[in-house]
Amino acid sequence: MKPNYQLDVADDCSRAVKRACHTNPSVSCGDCRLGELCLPIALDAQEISHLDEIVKRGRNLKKGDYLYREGDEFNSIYAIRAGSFKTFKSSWDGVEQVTGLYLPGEILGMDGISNNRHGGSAVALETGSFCEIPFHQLEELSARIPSLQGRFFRLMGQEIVKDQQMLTLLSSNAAEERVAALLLSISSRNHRRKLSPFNFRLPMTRAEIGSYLGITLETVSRVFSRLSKQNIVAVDNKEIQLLDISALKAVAKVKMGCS
Amino acid sequence: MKPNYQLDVADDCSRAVKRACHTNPSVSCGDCRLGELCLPIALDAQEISHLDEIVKRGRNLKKGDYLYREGDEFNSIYAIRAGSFKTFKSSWDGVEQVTGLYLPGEILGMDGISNNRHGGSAVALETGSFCEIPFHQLEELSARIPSLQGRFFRLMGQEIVKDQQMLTLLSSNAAEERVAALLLSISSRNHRRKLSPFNFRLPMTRAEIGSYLGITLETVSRVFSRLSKQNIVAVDNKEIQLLDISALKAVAKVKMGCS
DNA sequence: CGATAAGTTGAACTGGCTCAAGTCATGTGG
DNA sequence: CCACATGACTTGAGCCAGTTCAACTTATCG
Repeated sequence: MKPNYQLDVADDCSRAVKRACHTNPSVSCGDCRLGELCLPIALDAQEISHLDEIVKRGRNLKKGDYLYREGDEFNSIYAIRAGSFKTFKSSWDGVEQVTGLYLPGEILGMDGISNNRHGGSAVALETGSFCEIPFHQLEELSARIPSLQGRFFRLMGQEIVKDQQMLTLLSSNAAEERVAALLLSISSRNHRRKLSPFNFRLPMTRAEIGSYLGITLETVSRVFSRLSKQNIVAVDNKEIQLLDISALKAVAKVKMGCS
Repeated sequence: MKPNYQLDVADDCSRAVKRACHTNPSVSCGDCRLGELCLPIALDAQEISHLDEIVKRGRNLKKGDYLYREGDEFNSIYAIRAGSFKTFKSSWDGVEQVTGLYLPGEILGMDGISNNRHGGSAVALETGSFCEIPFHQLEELSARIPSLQGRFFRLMGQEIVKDQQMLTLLSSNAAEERVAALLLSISSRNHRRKLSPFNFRLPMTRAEIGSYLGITLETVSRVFSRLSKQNIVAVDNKEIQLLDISALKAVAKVKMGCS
């Protein structure tokens, strides 16, 4: 019924030959398998060891735990080690609006940089762990290590293009496009992590997906049903199988790129 | 009929006592009235003079001219001096999707940082001018001037929160909310520039506004008509008057903040 | 095992879209 | 400088994708 969720992380680790398992809380940036997705890209060994010194490694969280809350003072950004997280804002009437989905290797919390206050909340969607990177120390280090500065500029730039892709996705209506684009996005992000791009578990509920994509949970459900009926995907609750990627890309009109 | 458009810039300049008019092409960052909105905030006199050295000042553009095109190599970011600009992407089928509206003092082009390639195009919506800031030189300078690095991190962070606000706006449907939020956003940005927050000229056509807000141009027009009928705004083509800000905020459900 | 949350499916409703016809503004060439 | 052409805007009417409300089934977890 849910064959590869438990495997997800374990599988990941068993294949790690040179690099240590990123779920081992004591692994340093230089050894972490996620290093190639995360901050350290483009740093040399010595630079990484400087980075290592400021990173607070391997705190664990369970489903529903907050990384930070809307309005909290901004101190750190967070690199996801394992599990998945959503970011959201609570609007005036208390309705929660999902603004992002983050997977291992991705970086969270940059919404606090401009005002020293987080613009939204971040919570774990399942058991997971993360590294905390104190921003002020990162700033100081960046001033001394140009390649780190450059890397972080590029990381923030990535967040900007990601948000803008999402913007165009939400503007050009069509529920099916949005759902298809989300599936393709998760698929390619899994691929980057050396996991199957064809089978994965959705970390969000239908309601969360709907909130993220600007449609109702019922519509999400109906779209899944329709895509199943066309044999484009197989849906077993949160377990997803992509059966016909190119058909799915056609539905998505290839938005939300493959990055 | 259009009393304050021509005044817009002139008025701006006539009030400038200590700071020189930003429409004067030779004005340096230290003297520019827009400095307090633009990059130089938080820099001291000497730091500003370093910045001045790398800024290519005061090029002019007329309506429809491109600042850069989607796919162009990324070299610089651009600070708007006068006029207004839109950013957009052309989707697979050639339909143009507006992703941003930029006014004087604001900074454009950060969508290119992550891939060294612009993710969208930017064109002038009216006659205007800008400063070009070569990014590589800015990076080098940032490594030497911590307050400039910090300033630029914060600027990028601002772009992120702005995009995310837009995201939540587009998810929570309701055409009236979107239009109201846009009007309030322009209003507060004008206020920051010491222009009237109550009277302004919309720089975009109905079609562009619609594309930006994810609704059709007809719907934009109808919303304007409805808001006029309720005496919340007065609309004379592109000339807008906000008659009842608090009513407008109620319609917008106060999204897209006042920043 | 039972309670509560998550997901599916149906039916009626509706906000915004599409298509269409018209007015108004802008600017270009005679 | 006017006339006309083109693009921008408005308004109406019908339609449809997605919403809402509701009833039901299926998972999850103490």
